[in-house]
Amino acid sequence: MGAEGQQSGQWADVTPDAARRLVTAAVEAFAERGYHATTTRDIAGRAGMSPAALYIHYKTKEELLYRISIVGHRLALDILRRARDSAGSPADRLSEAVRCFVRWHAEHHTTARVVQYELGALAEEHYAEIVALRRDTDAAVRAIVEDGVAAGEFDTPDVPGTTLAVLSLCIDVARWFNAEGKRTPDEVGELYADLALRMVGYAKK
Amino acid sequence: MGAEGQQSGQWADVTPDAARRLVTAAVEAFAERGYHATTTRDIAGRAGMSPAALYIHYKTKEELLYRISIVGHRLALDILRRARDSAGSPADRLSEAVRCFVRWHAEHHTTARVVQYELGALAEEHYAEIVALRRDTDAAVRAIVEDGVAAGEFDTPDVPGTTLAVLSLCIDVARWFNAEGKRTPDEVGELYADLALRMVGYAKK
DNA sequence: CCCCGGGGTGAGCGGGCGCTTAGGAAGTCG
DNA sequence: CGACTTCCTAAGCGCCCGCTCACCCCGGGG
Repeated sequence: MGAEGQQSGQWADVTPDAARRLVTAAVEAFAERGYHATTTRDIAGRAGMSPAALYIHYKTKEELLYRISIVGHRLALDILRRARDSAGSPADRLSEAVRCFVRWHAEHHTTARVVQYELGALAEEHYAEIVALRRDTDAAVRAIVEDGVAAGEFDTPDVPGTTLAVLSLCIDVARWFNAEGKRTPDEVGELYADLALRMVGYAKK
Repeated sequence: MGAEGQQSGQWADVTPDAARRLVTAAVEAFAERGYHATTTRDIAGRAGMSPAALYIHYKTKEELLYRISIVGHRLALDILRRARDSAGSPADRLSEAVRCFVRWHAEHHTTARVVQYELGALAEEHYAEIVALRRDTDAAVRAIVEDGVAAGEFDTPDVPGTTLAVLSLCIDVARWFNAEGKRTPDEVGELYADLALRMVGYAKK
């Protein structure tokens, strides 16, 4: 059940091999049961190692969560920034941003679940670092919406509120998306891109 | 910081007094740290009692979560059903449903957080019961959207998908809403009611 | 007056937790 | 070959968890 294909692609640059196996095992376990309900013995077991092996590669269980969180947030931020800086009208860029962001949350919903819902378990200092990344995420989307309003393409009375809502909608995909369900990540991305345009009051031609 | 005013209103019919204090203490603790990170000693302490007192009123810590979950889900379902069955056009009813549902998630965001994000910690049988309630929740909103489409008031290509998205948007309010933030529950409800109408393609007159 | 039962406590049980430590197998280089 | 490094394990420490049990306090009925 664990195997999820391209899942491992995100962690390709984690070395050595044992450290990568541990981080992917941790993602699966945290996503399934939550950080606090996951034991270090469980993570090590999934990675095919003894409990003590975890501490050769990571100082604490929390460090594993932190690494996962950082990588995931940076990836998500990259996706949104790439869309923000792409060519095309604000509508094109918002549509692209939501489509890719949602597709990532659906495809990698195990990673995304950990990234979006286990923040509270981070140590104070690590949490602060993550919060900064999340502010950048918000800023990237807001920039697109503001562009659309300035260009007269969007009719958005409350830009910060609507930005928050669009992001919230996308993030929540990680909570409900089920790989065995009837919707593919591409389909959800397409649907959500359309919904986001509706939310910002984009008038179709 | 714990005091949240009308918070306790939801638990008014829990007796005796000690059982009510325990359930409200559990809501606060679960919302703050999550079910698994909360100890029975913490719950009892917040309620001003010894750890053993908890077990006079509840068989296990999980039973507390289950009670909270049931009460919260029934309340949420009532809110949506009342809106579904109210007088007015589908647009009025969807707007009312989202406004009230969101307001509840914002006002009682501690309860809502537990209700929406700690499901996974429930025992198998309790989980199944809750899932049934959640299906009813979805059905209530979908009924309104279908009415709007049938009446030609909404332009909604994907009714189940859009229903899911509207509910997902509302539920996620419990995750990000902060009582110290700058938006009141009423304001968020108003904004979200408008966004939901946009999502279903309601043409303003 | 005593007794009784429901709400409460202090002490503590068995167990699983995060993490550590002493040491061993396998490769590599002089 | 022996010394060193890298990666790993078996065993287990100290702690705190969910939960239990023997006992206590106190208001009300005979």
